[in-house]
Amino acid sequence: MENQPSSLGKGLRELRQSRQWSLDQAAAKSGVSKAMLGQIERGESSPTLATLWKIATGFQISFTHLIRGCFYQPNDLSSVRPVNEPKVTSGIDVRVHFPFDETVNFEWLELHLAPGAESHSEPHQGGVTERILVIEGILDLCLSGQWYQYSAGETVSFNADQPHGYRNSGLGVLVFQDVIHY
Amino acid sequence: MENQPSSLGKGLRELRQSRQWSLDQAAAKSGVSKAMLGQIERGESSPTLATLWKIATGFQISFTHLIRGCFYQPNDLSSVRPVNEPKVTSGIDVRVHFPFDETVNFEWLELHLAPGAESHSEPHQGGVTERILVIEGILDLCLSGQWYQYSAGETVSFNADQPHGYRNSGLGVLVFQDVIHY
DNA sequence: TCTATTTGTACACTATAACGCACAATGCTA
DNA sequence: TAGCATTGTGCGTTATAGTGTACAAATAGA
Repeated sequence: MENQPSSLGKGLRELRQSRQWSLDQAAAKSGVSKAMLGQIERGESSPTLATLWKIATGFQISFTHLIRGCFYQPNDLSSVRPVNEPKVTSGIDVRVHFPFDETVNFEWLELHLAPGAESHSEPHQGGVTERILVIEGILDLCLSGQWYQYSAGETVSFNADQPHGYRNSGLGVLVFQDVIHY
Repeated sequence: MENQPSSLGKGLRELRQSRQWSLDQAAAKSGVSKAMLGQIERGESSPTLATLWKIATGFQISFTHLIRGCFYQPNDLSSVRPVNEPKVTSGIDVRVHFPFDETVNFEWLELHLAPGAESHSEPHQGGVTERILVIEGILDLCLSGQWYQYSAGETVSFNADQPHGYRNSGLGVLVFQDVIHY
């Protein structure tokens, strides 16, 4: 039971907990026994493809994201790329569509901020740029202390080697795509 | 042994044959027995994640694409400017969120395909890669003559220096984000 | 043609996934 | 506090993944 993506168990547990599901509830939703789900989360067993499929459909997430364990907190991104992750408050969900890739030097994230949620990031290292497309809601973007506002369908790019932050001051959820180039 | 991606076995056999590897050779490369590889190809067994990982590393392909039966060779990346844009037919709307930028070597497009719309692209020059996030609808993606299907929320990356095309065979509009790196 | 080698499949055996169930620990309520 | 429900883990059992091996069929070479 070695040589497999190490993110599965950890990511699955975090996903389940983010939903506030017990193992029992997750078992009911996925059709996989809670004992097996527990084994997977603890890395004690390597699930078959059929079992993985059940889990992905039960949690209603894409198969790819299940394997990548993408539903994890931004403070877990430090193993993938440079330091200085956004300070996270509750109400923020980060999905990694494409993790950092040395061949292209960028990663592609999707962020969901609940109303009132706010996240600030220390400056990235020099030369890092972000390109954002707002999908839904109103994005308040803070660059070096100055706030700007963007609506769904609007884009913005900025140098990320400055203090920056995101905030959802609207009434609904804020969703945006964020391609970060290093 | 149901409820799993049906493309695995077929795709694995085709990949192996495209390499002109016997089961024996594939077994030696991957560390998975030839009997098991045969079972997988014939759909008689649902491999564990560890076994899938062995296969992916032995064949030197992306894990995700092993599952999807979507195979491409990571060719040499050479930095060449974009030349060929997709051949556009009616029913297709291309929005450029971020045009090509030499500092990051990619562009970010958003494509809308009406039901029935189809678009084919000549191979880009060597080394061009595309990363796609399906926002809405069902994306049929054609790579070197083989069609694959992706739902909203799913992602796919592929080498664009091969003939490729997009099609919306669904009933509603298809929307996807396309980051093309040169 | 014949012989040797290779190939993919079937089968018996071993290892482990996946399950149901029991239970200790925890949390909640009266 | 006691009693009950929930939760996650461990364990024994069942099912199946994964293996090594034999073998028929196919292929390669003389």
